[in-house]
Amino acid sequence: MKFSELDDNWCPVARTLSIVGDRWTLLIIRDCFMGMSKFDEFANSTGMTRHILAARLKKLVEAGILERRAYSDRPKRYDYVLTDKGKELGPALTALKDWGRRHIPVRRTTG
Amino acid sequence: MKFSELDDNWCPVARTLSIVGDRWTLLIIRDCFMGMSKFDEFANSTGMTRHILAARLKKLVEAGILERRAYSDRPKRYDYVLTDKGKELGPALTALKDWGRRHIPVRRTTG
DNA sequence: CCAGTTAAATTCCAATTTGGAACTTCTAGC
DNA sequence: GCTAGAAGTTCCAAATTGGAATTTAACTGG
Repeated sequence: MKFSELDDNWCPVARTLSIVGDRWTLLIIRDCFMGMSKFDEFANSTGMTRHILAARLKKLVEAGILERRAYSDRPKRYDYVLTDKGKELGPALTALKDWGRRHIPVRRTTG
Repeated sequence: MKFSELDDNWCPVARTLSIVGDRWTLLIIRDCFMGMSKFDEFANSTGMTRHILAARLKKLVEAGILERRAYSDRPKRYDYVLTDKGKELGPALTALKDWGRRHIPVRRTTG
């Protein structure tokens, strides 16, 4: 069975992961919570390739988690902001953050 | 940058995802919370291949989230149970579950 | 002893996804 | 015209995943 087929699974955890459970996706959402909204901000912050970033943003917009917003006509420029649905992922991110803080100490200072 | 290099990221969300952010991993942990512990139970419940399941279980044991336990000598049989560290992922799973219940209705009855 | 069964994996190979780097488009400013 | 900034897109190699069959070890019934 493919991971992508979990979207109508009986289990709500599985359904959630079918949308936000791809590599990097939750880190984009974390960045949004930290106030970022631009393509290059996400790319630099996470370290993921622009390639994959574009695909993830598209999926998140389709899922109604992010909204693609023109912040400039001429030159046409778009950024991404959390919808209400997206903001409700806050508790999940907080739980993941708390667990990481408690159970995975940093091994070296990244700077 | 590779996803696996997030293990010593400054961000605790990233560090957490470097361990439990692979496809299927959180569904194995969900199954553990539901009382499952056997290899075939996980395989049948999630629908993932045995191949990947074996790799995930190994990583979770190395991370100290699951404990591999001999539940029978002769025939040697092992199962997997949550450690205290693993049990503390409960709040994260609950948050993901709540979000899924609220925001992703099931489209058809899976049975 | 021998065939069949159960459970936990492992192996092989094809298909899909990811990673890295360069390229495109549009516009502004010099 | 030339350069720079921002949001992607394209190409290709490398890594991961998916599916099915095989392995190992012991136990069960004949």
